[in-house]
Amino acid sequence: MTEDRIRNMEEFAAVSGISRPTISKYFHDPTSVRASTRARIEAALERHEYVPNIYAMNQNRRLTKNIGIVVPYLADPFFTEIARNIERRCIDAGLWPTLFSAHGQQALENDILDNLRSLKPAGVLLAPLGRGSDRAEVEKFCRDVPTILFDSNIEGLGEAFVGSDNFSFVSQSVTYLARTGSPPVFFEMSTPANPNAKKRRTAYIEVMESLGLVPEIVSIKGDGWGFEEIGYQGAVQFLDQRSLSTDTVLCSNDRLAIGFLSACYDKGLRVGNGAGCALRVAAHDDHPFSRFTCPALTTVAHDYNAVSNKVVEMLFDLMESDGHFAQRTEYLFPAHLVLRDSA
Amino acid sequence: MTEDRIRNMEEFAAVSGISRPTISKYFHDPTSVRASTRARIEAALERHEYVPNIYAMNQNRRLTKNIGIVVPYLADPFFTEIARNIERRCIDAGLWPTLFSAHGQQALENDILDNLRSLKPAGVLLAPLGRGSDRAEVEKFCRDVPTILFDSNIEGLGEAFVGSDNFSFVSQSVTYLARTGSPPVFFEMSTPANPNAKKRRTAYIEVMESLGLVPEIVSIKGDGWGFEEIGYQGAVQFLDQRSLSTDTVLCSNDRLAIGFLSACYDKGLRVGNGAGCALRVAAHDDHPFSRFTCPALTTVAHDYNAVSNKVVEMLFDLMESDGHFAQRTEYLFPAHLVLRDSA
DNA sequence: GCTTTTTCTTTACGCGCGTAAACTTTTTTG
DNA sequence: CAAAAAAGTTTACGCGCGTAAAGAAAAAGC
Repeated sequence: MTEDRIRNMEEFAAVSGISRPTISKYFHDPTSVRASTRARIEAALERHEYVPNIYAMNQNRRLTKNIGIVVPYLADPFFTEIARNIERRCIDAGLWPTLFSAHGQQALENDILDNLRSLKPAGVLLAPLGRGSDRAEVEKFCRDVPTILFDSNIEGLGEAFVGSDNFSFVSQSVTYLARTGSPPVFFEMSTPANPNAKKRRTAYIEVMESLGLVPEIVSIKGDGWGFEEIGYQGAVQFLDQRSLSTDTVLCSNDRLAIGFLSACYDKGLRVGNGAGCALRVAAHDDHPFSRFTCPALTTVAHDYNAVSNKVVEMLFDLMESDGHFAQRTEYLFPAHLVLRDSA
Repeated sequence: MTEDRIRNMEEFAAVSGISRPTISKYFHDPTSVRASTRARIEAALERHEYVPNIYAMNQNRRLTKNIGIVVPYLADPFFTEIARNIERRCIDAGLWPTLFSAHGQQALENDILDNLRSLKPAGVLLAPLGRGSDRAEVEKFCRDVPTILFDSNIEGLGEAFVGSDNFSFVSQSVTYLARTGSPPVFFEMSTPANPNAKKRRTAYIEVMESLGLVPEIVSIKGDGWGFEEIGYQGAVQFLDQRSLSTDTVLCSNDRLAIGFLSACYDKGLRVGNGAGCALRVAAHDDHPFSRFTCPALTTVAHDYNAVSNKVVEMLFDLMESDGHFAQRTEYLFPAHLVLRDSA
C-alpha cells in the first residue's frame, strides 16, 4: 500500500486513471460500470486506501442508503433478537441500518422520529410503542418518510404492517390447554402498552366460547415495561386472594409468565403437568429466556424468521416502489406451540 | 405556522431577519449568540419549521456531534441497560449517540469500527468483545478515533478504561459464602469470551487462599454468547458426574447461574439456605432477570450508575482535550452484594 | 469494416453549510 | 459620553460529492 493518503474522490480518480464521475457511479453501484473498469478501480482501491465521505455522498443524493430500525424497548430480548435479524439482512444488502430504542417512552420515540427525519432514510422499520405512541406524530412521520410498521399495528399508518397473528397464538395455547386439562384463565395487564395484548384477550374470549367454555380473565394493574415484576406482583395477589376456579393459567406473554412462575416458586406452588403439581402455566412469545424458567415454560412462538424476512422484503419492495405502495397491506404470520414442562 | 417551507439556512436567515453566519453559530451552540438574537431566532423557529441538514453540517465541521456506542452483545440485557443509560446522558448533552452491537462476532465488530470511522464521531465508547476482538483492528481504530473503553479492558488501548472492579465482586461473594456456610467452588467457562471472567477466576483463587481455603474451579466447555445454555449443560454434567465436595457454587456470572439454577430445578435439587436445600448458588453482575430466577439469585451488583456516569464524564473530558489524554487511566468501581434466596 | 450502442471523459454547476476576513453596529465600561 | 469590547453583517470561498450535457472512445452487431 503506497503511503500517499487519498483525500477525496478527485485524487482517487487521478491515481486510478478513471474519471471522477465514473468513480462516483462505481460507488453508487459497482455493477453499473463495465467489468474491466470495475477491475481497474478495485485494483486501485487495494493500492490506495480510500473511502468516500458519507456526508458529502448523502447530501445531494435524493435517496440515501440509510435504514432506520426503531423498537419500543431494547431491554426486551425479544426485540433485540428481531432487530439483530433485520440488521444483518440490511447490511448484507449493502444498506446502512441504524437501531434505535424508545426505551418505553413516548417522548423518546418522538425524538427518534425527529432525528430519523434528518437522516433522510430510504426506509424506516418501526415497531411503535403502541398505546404509548403519539399517533399524530407517527402519522406525520409516515407521511414524510417511507415507513413499514412491524410487531405493533397502528391502524392505517405506514405503508404496510408485518407481524404475528395473535389469534393463532391464542387458539393454539387455549385448545392445547383445554384438551389436556382444565381450561385456562387468562392472565394479563389491565392497561397493556401493546395492542397485541388486546387482540390476545379478544382471541381468548372467542376461542373459549367456540369451545363452549366460559372465559375468565384476570387483569392486573401495572404500568411500564417491567413486565416480570408486574407479573410477579399480580401472581402474588392472584394466588393469595383467590380460590382457584381452575388450575391452569395462560399468561398474555412470556415476560408476565416469568414473574408469575417466580411467584409460584416463592409460594411453594409446584407448576407443571405431573402429579403433585398445583398449577399449569403457559404463555405466548417464546421469549429467549423462557427455556430457562423453572419449570421451563410452555409457550407459543413467533415465527421470528418469517417476520424479519418479510419486513426486510417489504422494505426492499418499498424502496423500489419509490417509497409508496398503492395499497397498505397487513401480513400476519402464524405461531407455533412449544411444549415444555410448565403445562 | 406559516406554510412556506424553508429549504435551507439562507431562506431561514431571510425570514428570521438574522444573517446566515449568525444562524450557523446558533445551531452550533445556542449560547454563543446574544440572548436577544437567540430569542429572535427561536421565535422564527416556531413560525417556520426548519432543521439544518446534518450532512451538510457535518461535512466541513472538524468535529461532529456524533457519538458511537459499541457493545459486544445487545441481547444481553446487561448491555442494553448500560447502553440505555449512556445514550440518555449523551442526548441530554446535545450529542447524537448511535448504538451498535457486534452480536458476539469479530467480523461484525470490525465492520462497525469501519463504519464508525466514516461517521467522524467526536468520540466512541467501546465495550469490546474481549478475547474475540481483533486487537490489531481495534488498535488502529483507537489511533484514528478518540475512544474510551468500558466493561472489557484491553490493555493499553483507548484513551481510558472504565469498568467494575472484578476483585471487589469476588471478594464480597466469597467472603459472604464462606462466612455463612461451606466455601464455594467456582463455576465458569473454560474459554470465556470476556476478560473479566479471567480476572474473576484469579480473584477467586486469591481470596480463597487469603482465607486459608483451597480454591476449586469447575471449568465447563462452551463457545459463544449463549451463557444460559452453557450454564445449563455444564450444570447437568457437573451435578451428574461429581460427588460434591461442597454444597456451594459461585458462578462467574449471572447468566451462567440462570442456566445452572434451571438445571438444578429439572433435577429436583432444591437451592437456597434453608433446611432441605441441597445447594447454595450465587453469582456476579446482578443481571436484570436475576431477581426472577427460582430461587431469586444472590449476586454481586455492578454500580451501573457510577460506571455509566464515569464513562460519559470521560467522554466529555476527552472531547475537551481534543480527543487525547496525556495519560491513559483506568477507573474501577466497586460492586455491592445483593442478598436474595439462592445463597 | 462500418454502423449502432454502450460506456467513459470533460466540463460545469449545484447542494447546504462551515468559516475566514473586513467592516459595521450594538453593548459594555469607566 | 467617548472609547473599547462584543456581537452581528457582508462578502466570498471551499468542502466532497452528485449529476447533467456533450462529445470521444470502446464494444457490440451485422
